Amino acid sequence: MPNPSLRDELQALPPTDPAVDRLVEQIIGRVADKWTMLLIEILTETEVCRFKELSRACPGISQKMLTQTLRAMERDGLVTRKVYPVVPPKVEYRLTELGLGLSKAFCGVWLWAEANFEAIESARAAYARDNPPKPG
Amino acid sequence: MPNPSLRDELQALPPTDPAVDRLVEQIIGRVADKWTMLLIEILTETEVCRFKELSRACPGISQKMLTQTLRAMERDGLVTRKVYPVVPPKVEYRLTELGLGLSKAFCGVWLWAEANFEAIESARAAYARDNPPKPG
DNA sequence: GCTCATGCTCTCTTTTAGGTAAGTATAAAT
DNA sequence: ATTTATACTTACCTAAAAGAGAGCATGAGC
Repeated sequence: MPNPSLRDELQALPPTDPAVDRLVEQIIGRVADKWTMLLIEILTETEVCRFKELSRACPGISQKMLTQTLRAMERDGLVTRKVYPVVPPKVEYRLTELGLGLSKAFCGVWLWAEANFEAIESARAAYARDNPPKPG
Repeated sequence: MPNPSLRDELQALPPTDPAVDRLVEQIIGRVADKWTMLLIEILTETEVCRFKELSRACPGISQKMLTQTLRAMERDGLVTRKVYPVVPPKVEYRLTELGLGLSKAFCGVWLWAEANFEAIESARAAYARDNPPKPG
């Protein structure tokens, strides 16, 4: 067993009751989504952003998805939304402490992905080799 | 600024080239999904699991989703799939080193969720209070 | 010879996600 | 008077995801 510490660590956690478990799973389901992750990364790097900046920094996202994701993040207390009553509109987004905490927690996943994308690519190649796409 | 270290840390990372960035984003998009996360957690705790056990441990997942998610994980090199040629069928799943690495990386997010679910709940309550559901 | 068990696969249907495009408000610039 | 800019909101539509349920293979047990 090459890495026993993690398993031990997880099993040493307080015996979470099922209700909390379900809630935590739900939160992870909510938060572990592509755009949320990207926005958190952008906001971590840039600290404060207007809507258009986020849209530019997040290539491929539609206005609708951006609004939607930001709203969900605001609802969950991950970002604050500051509206200036000017014309044209100006709105600033920034991470809350909670959001920054998630960012920090997620940092490990980014680092993992950066460190291991080659391994994943070669695993995919191997899988494709061993499992021919369309067996006659 | 209460937590400058993370921003500094991120900005100190090697200037990743855009192609790698896109790949990493894609991997995160692929891997940051509810069922994958759950299965990784279960497999981290149980080490080796049959299909039915996973299905039982993962309440709410349909057979189809389970198969599908496991296949994707296998393709990405996160789990191994060992088939015993017996009747009725027996298949064992376990995490690879790569999968265990992701598990470890994701552990931070689980801990964050467990530590902060109350904050999220109250943020939601506050949001609901300040933004009435259906204004006349 | 019937049933059960497991780990799928296939089909069908419903649900959801997400894209596009248009509309809104209004002050400042042309 | 018209255009521009920003940050949305709404309506509509399509494609993808996910759920339900049946089918399959086959040896063991009754």
